[in-house]
Amino acid sequence: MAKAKDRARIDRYDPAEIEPRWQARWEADQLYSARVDQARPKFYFLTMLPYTSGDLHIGHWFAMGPSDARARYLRMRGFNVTFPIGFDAFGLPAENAAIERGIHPKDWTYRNVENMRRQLRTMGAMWDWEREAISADPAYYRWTQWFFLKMFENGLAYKKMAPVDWCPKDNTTLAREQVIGEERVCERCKTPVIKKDLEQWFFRITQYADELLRFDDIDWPESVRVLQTNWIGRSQGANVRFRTEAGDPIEVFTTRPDTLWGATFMVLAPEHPLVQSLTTPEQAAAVEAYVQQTLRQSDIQREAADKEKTGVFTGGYAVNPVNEERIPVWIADYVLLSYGTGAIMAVPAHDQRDFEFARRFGLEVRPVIRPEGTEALDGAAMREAVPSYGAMVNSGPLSGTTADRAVARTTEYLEQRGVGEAAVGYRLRDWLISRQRYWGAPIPIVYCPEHGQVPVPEDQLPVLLPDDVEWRPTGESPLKLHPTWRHTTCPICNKPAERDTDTMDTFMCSSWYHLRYLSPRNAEAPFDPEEYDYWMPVDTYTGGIEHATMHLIYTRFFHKALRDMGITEGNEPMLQLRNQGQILGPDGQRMSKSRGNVIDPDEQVSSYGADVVRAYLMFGYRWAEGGPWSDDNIQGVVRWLHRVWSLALETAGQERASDPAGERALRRHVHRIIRQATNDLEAFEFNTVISGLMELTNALAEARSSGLAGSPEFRKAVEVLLLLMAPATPHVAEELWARLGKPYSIHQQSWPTFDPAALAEDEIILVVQVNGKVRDRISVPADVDRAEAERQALASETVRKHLGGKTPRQVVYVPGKLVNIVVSSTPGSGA
RNA sequence: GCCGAAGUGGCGGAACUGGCAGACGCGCGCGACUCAAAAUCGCGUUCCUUCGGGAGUGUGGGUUCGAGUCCCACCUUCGGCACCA
Repeated sequence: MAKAKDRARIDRYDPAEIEPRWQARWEADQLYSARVDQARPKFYFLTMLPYTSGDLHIGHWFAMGPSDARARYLRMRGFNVTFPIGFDAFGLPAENAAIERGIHPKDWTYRNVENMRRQLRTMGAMWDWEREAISADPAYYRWTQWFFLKMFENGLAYKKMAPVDWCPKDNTTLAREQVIGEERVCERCKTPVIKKDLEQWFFRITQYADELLRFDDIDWPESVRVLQTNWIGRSQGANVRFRTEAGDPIEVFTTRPDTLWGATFMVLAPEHPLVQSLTTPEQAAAVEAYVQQTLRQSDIQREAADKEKTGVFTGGYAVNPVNEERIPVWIADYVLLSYGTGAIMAVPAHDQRDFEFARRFGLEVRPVIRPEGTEALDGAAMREAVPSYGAMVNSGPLSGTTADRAVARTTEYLEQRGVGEAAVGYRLRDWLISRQRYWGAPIPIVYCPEHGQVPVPEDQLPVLLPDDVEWRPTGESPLKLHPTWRHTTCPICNKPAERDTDTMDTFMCSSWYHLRYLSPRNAEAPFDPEEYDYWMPVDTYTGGIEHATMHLIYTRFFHKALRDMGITEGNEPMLQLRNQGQILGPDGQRMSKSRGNVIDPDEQVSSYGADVVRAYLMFGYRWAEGGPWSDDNIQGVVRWLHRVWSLALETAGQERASDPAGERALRRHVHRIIRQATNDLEAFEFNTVISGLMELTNALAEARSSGLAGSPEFRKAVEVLLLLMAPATPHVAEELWARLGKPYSIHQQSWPTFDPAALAEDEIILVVQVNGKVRDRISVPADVDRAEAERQALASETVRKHLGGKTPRQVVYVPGKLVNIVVSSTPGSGA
């Protein structure tokens, strides 16, 4: 009695028992530790490192579980695969959480790291924990600072004034997420937020803009390449130097130099340095009020093309260098200081935004382009701008220039007269890396009254973040407030000097973490060159599409800049990129603690086991799409694994004489699924990997009920099923593999290969259509020829009925697929 | 607003280069097993139907022998927009 009960317990699929056991065994055996091995082909599989926000949510599993499955698959294919993990640990949320809970950001962060490590281990992923790196460790950020110094040494880091969102009451910089609503108020005190100029560090990413537009060497999704291309926003045109009546130059960038004679006014960004000198006393109050109003808006609000145009006349005038015409200068929020030169020549006849502005304020609309085949435009009567190219008219000496030469000829004309030249403009701005915050890597620069900006010598790195700091909001940068920290001596003259009290953007940490994974404990260098030579570049990189324009541009820039310094090799850090979508909360909204819709993977794992959760996330969603969390379908995966469990174990001891026809059919099925699983894993189509495995399971169940269990082909099929399952459901596959007496470990076996010969069929089904509608299906020999296929199709009873005695006008034959008999030119009327 | 992606049964989703729409699951219905229930197993399940068939992949057009797939216009949802990461 006790014995039977015992066996019943053991024989039931019990993930809670088998999963921790195998995880411990794999770790003890260092099964997934990947070391440099010149004899084997390497594969660097990287998945975006998680932020130490506290708890993993199910979205992390969605990102990492399928990635792990694919990394495991590649390992079975014979690659020496490294699949490292680490933590992005600096950043604003640590400070926010610290303020809310009165806990130090460092303690909060490292407590979270502990918890996340524990959670990650339950996934049974093949992480190589020896490569773990945490960006907030001094041993890590030492090298983040070192890279800053390299950028500085190589002229890629510089300081300039730039606006930040600023709360005038708290006297502090605000992040975008701390500015609330259309009204743009401070999240803490609800005070209206303004822009404030601070001197900040930038990296010259624009120097690499053209190279960043080239994607020849990399297999990245089209959507990401397009997003990056648009983000960089290269446009070709000309710089034109207008001047104020006082003689100050106002440079503008335009993509349409050919419309220069149509400039009837100029618009400056309200923050433009010349606004003050241009403004006349009568306009001063209106201009000042408008500037203040603009400072309260975000760039997105300012650029929105659908809102009503606003602006104010400065009272000043500029002179158009090609015709010496005096035109009024306005300010308007739709001109941004951060794009181009912060000033535009307005050509309302040929630019829609300028047109709307001109109509709103009664400014002249003067057409200077006549598109081919159209009447001459009448500025007063126009209802919208005409942005097309055309022959130049009303353009002084250049009138009559044809569309194909207009831009080039105007540019030459500008160059000859020394008032402009061909130029390329980018939407991309240099990368602002200064943050007025505590929880980040300090910028390793010292300000000496005598020597100015002095880099901290490399042997003095890291510049440690002090622990004893007031990180609550006080109105000042926390490091500035520390009694002693910023006081130091100049590395050159040894006289008193001050440290930079800003820290670096966390995107800086994540721009090179893939290099630190190579040798996380190296104290001599950011990474070990031998490891670099073997592992880099990253072969597959997975992560969310939301990183398309920031992290994924920054890390490419970083790599290219380091390449030019001789630190890295090759043009790109990551060869293949694939993006997964997001798992939303059950309410269809993005998961967040404040919404209370976060799905905790721990609960799912304790209810169902890691294998079920992994397989369910692969099966239930399109990986590239994601979607709202729901566990409605998870029972299907639970049932599937139970079925595999009993199928494998109940048939284990059986022996049976062969049944050639049944076995051939089973073998055909097995090889079809091998092909499908292989192709789908290659293509990151994880849902059909699992559905294929379910189909194979169903085929095995059917084979068992038709008495095939125990036959050689059946046993082979069970083995193949387990091998194909190993990447997705590593624990149950390992357990059943062991119970079938196979050698440890299933994860060290080769991936099954597919035999095309096994798929050959004698008979195929041809679809027969009449006028494109399916009317019958006929079984024909696989090698049937056209004449025979048509003959059999026309012989079909239902087909004859639908032909209604008419003679076929056309017969379309697609070998192996269908015969379509067309009797009428009007679709459907033949029926 | 701009850039990008996606819209297919009651639900998640499948459909290689234009060729059987709805694979695989969930849910639901019926049946078997059971005293009963759960679990499990089997069968069915896009909608309408006068049982001949007809309609059907966000909406409206178009190309084609044939369109979920290609083209044009539109609608809705999601992601990003430079200090969340």
